[in-house]
Amino acid sequence: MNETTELLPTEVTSPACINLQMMRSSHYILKAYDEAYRPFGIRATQMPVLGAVARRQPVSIREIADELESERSVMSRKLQVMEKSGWVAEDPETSGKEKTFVLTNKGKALIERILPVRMEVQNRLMSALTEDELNLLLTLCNKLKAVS
Amino acid sequence: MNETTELLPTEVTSPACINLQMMRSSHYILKAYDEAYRPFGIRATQMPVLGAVARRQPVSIREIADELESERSVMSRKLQVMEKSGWVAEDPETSGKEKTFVLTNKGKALIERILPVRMEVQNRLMSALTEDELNLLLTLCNKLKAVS
DNA sequence: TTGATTTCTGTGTATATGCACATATAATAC
DNA sequence: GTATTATATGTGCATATACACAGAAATCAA
Repeated sequence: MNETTELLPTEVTSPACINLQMMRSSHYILKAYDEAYRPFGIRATQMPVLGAVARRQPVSIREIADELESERSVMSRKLQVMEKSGWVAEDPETSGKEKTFVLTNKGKALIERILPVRMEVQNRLMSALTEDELNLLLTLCNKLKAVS
Repeated sequence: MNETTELLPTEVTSPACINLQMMRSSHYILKAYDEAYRPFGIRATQMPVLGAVARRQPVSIREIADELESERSVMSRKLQVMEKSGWVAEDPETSGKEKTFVLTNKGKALIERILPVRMEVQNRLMSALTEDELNLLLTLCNKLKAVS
């Protein structure tokens, strides 16, 4: 152990850091969904967007970004990609400064086909936790968000 | 509420989904560190790498990737960026198929300057949780990782 | 109505992430 | 010792993420 190592508190340098652990868990969760979704050609990060469009169509980029708490320009480009994939489309009715999107038939079909797969992964993950643990985890996540 | 909406279970479409919540919390935590680190020119995702190099130098790309549980080629490119920033350097002693990195004086100086800032953020985040909650959160993260 | 401000979006740039493929080196089998 | 296999890295490509800047459209104030 050298001088610099001694300068570094355990939390910075070791896998024990709670922040690293949270990010790592999220990372693996995302990976689990990504693997399950691969045959469908959609990424795990795109599914919430597809759901948001399905529920709120026609919906603007801004609205989706706000609902999913993501950055606007990121959402703008994600929707471009998803439009290329044919799951969403620009609402022809759109006018003015807003650009709104709607779900396509292809997007709707994807949702119907992918839902069982999604539930499988969801159930597998949730089976690791009791009902109480689930609620607690949610609470702790929110507490951390509140001070971030 | 249209047909497609009815097809979508709450967990897919609403912010109540535990997976989404975890990723969101991680996202905000990362953002908190990123903002605090901005004056130093380093990103939050680079700090664990800097720490790993500091603790294990000289260390190969593979070793760092394994320790931080990240993808090898990603780590390869991160180290290229961090080398350009001058915080790490290729170990001149390296030979053979491995490429190893060491901490530079600039990297060491950065660690010393940034540690207090890191602790501030860390303390702020941790102040949201009790000791028990902290341990529990860690446990739950590991349980989720185990089934991912 | 006109000018200032706010709102919505696009784009440039840099980094991050993941996967597939290619290459080089080391280790192992025979 | 040579052929095979395993290991370490690089690179191409697509997407994701974040921030800064720019332009267009709507809103508001005077």
